[in-house]
Amino acid sequence: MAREIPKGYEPQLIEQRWAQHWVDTGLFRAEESANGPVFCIVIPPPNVTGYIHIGHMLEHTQIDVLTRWHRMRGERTLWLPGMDHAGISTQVVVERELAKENLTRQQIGRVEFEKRAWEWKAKSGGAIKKQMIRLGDSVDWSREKFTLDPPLYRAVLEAFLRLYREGLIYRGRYIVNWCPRCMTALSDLEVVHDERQGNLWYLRYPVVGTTESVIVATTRPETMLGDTGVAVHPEDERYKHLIGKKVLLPLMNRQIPIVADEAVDREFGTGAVKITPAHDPNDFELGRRHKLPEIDVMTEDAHMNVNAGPYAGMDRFDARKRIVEDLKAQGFLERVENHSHAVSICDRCKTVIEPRISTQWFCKMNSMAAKAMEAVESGKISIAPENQRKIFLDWMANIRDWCISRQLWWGHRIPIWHCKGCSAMMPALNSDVEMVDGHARAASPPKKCDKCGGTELEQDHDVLDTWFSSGLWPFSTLGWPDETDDLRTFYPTQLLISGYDILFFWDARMVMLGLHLTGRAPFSELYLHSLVRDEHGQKMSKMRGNVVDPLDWLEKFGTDALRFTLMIKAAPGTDISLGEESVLGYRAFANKIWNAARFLFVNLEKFEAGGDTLEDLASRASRAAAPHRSGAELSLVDRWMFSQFARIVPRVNDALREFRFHEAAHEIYHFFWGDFCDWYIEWCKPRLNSEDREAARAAWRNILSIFEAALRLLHPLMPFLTEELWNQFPQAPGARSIALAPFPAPPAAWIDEHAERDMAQLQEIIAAARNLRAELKLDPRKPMEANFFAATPQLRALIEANLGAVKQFAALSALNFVDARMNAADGPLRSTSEFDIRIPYEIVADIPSELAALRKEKERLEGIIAGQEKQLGNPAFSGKAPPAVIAKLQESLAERKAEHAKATQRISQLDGTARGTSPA
RNA sequence: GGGCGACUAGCUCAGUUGGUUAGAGCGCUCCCCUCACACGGGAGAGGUCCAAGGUUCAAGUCCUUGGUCGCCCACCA
Repeated sequence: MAREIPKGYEPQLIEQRWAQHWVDTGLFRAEESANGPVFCIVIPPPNVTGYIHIGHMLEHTQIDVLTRWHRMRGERTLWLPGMDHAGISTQVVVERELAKENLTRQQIGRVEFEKRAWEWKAKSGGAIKKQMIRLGDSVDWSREKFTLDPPLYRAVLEAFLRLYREGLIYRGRYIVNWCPRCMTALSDLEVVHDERQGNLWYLRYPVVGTTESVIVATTRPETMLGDTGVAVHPEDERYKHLIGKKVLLPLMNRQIPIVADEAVDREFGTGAVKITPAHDPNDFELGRRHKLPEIDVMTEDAHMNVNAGPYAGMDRFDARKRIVEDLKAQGFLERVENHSHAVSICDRCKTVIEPRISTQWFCKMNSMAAKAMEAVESGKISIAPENQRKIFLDWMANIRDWCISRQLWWGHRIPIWHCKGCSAMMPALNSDVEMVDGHARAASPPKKCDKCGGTELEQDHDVLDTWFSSGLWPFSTLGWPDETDDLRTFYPTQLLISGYDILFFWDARMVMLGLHLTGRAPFSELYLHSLVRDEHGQKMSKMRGNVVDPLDWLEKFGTDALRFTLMIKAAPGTDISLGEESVLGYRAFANKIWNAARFLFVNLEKFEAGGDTLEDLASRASRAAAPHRSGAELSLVDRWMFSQFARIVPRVNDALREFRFHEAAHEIYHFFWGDFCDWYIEWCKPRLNSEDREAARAAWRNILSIFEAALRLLHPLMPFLTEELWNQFPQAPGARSIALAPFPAPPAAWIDEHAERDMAQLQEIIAAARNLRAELKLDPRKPMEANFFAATPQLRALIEANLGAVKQFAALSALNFVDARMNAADGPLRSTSEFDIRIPYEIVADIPSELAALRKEKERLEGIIAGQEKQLGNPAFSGKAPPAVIAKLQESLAERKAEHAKATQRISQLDGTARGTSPA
């Protein structure tokens, strides 16, 4: 057969090809009608406006690793892809595009605007899909979804109508977070706080009918135009006598009452607060308690309105300056202090939020939150890492109603109609959707007003918060509210992986809406992944200029290398620092595997020339039988290799089960590079080319079988490389891809402690010999003899049985056994309680530096010995510590003492040399 | 104002339930271009685990306090 293994590993040549192949052959299509265990995970839908950034890559890689792992373990596996319409983000982007043509959305109107947004979606969404394919995401593209697709639109309407009928969705006039740039209400979560240096202005309000004044402190003097009261604490002696009186509001010359309220903090400012119910959430509550008027002094875009009298038309910040000047001029500004405080800003556009009274739609959260908490507390949903669970529960416990309406044009329009005659509200008759211009919308408006019978009805102009539709994602994507095959098979899903930054936005809402609407938790496990930072742990940002474009790095290092890097750094609970150097390191790992394969296949060709074929050697039958436990075929190193493999696979499984991706990656890395390449391949080389055809054949069978299995073990982490190499093996008829091959499950019987012990012993001896050679600065090309003392006959037999390998690895021409322990005074020697090894080579050693090193070593040993003797001598220790611990310590002490004795001996010998005595 | 996380080798980080001499990758030093791989092989150097107390026979690991940095939540004008 033709095997093409180019000399260098070039990911660019193979990755694109396989990525496309996987998509073209529909490899990851999940079967909805078969039986057996199911694994389903839904993608956190990327915003259509976005592009794939390195954080997505981490998220997708983690999901993909687990997805591929489950799939290989024989589960019916579905990773469901899709995208989010991302209401406000998309609207901002499209508006920005319009601005380039000097247009606003108001100028082109709602219909045209939506058209533009759809165009943008097509372009941007296509790019994201391409990128995901490039990452190797093993998603089922036949099930791709978008939050504005008709079936998902219908799910949104259904959810809204149910909650509306249940009274959980209501409309009301309250103070909300208002972004004057986006011109929409926002939920609490979409507001971020920025600590800023500002001022605290002390304003003097004269008390009517007295000569007294009340001083109030404020960070926002412009709102004083809308003041409708002043509040003090009822117990505050300073103000008790003024409660019920009125003050004259400066500039506006309006009389407003002084009220008493427990919410007032006597310690802050002057203990008296101005109340602006229309522009401050606290004041809003307070104002309603005391039935104070609500005077809105601003427009939607944060300019002063007619209620602001002479300041009407001014921008809010200009007005602030003017008002302060005017107050000062009129003697109402008492003083100004520096004051740092948190300013609310729009998460999306960073504009300062203006609290604003408006009519919005809200969703009651208490009952749903209680169910969500119960699900987490009872373990129906597990959350990892552990500390996120508490954060989740705390948030649920303090939840507030959710403002779900947005004054945007891009999204699911609220399915409520208002009667133009009597302004009664009527919901859509059902959740059906119809297509208009190719896009979905509510299809069943009420025909006439329930109240007045009027027929002039108009649909509510607002759309729903994007997160309302994302909150339905795990079931809306599977067909809900219909009982589809997909919903039956794949819902509830098994797992959700998301960034901890959207725990409240998305994960929490899915849990609540899922429990309420479907009666089941939408997923049973939730894993919150970390954030990716730059190589110095700094947050990536455009301003810092340290943003990594994953596609860039994909081209440079290969997808597999970047995936592996992300995984080996992905310890749960801590953010990841990512630099080019580390990616380079794991590209080297990919290259290493590539070259191991190259070695095998190139040499195999020579072997095949002798009549054997790869098909014979690696046929499924012989692989299933591997390792060949029929004595002769299994040498020590084979038993050791298979034993290592049998140990590592369960460790990888455990690690993946618990989201310890870094551990899984580490295990595989060290197995492949250390055990397999450095030891096993090297050890096998002579046998693979052995004259003994049968021995060679056995060696080939074993090495090919372990290599092929190791490729399958690595596949979830490095899908492209492993697919490429795996396909060089002859496959069973119908085998389509390594992605569908079984994940390795070596029997526990492969574990061979005896072989492990023997191998460790040999490795230690080889290391000792190499260490000696290096220290004596011997020419590595020149074979040397060594003298060897074995403390036990077993050890001697072990070495004799593996003499060839020991000589090969230690670059020795001969190993001469001696019958007595050797003397350290005769020169450098390596020894343990089990053996001594020496290279009898007379050299002019660097005596002073050897002496220095020895003395340092001696000192170190003395410290350890003293410590251990002390501990062993402590009756409390020998009385309470487990015997195994004591035995270990005693053993260690004995060895340490032996080392110390030898060091001492060598020192005195070298000392003699240094003083002029001939060493030989 | 609450809460969380981090502090371990020059850098970036691992370190499961407390138990021999604390690990990895990169970097560094020395040697080797040995016919799979110099994206390689071999041998090394390098750490009072932020500080101070405490619990324990035994602490990087558990407790307390403090320090530095970062993050989240919060309606103190």
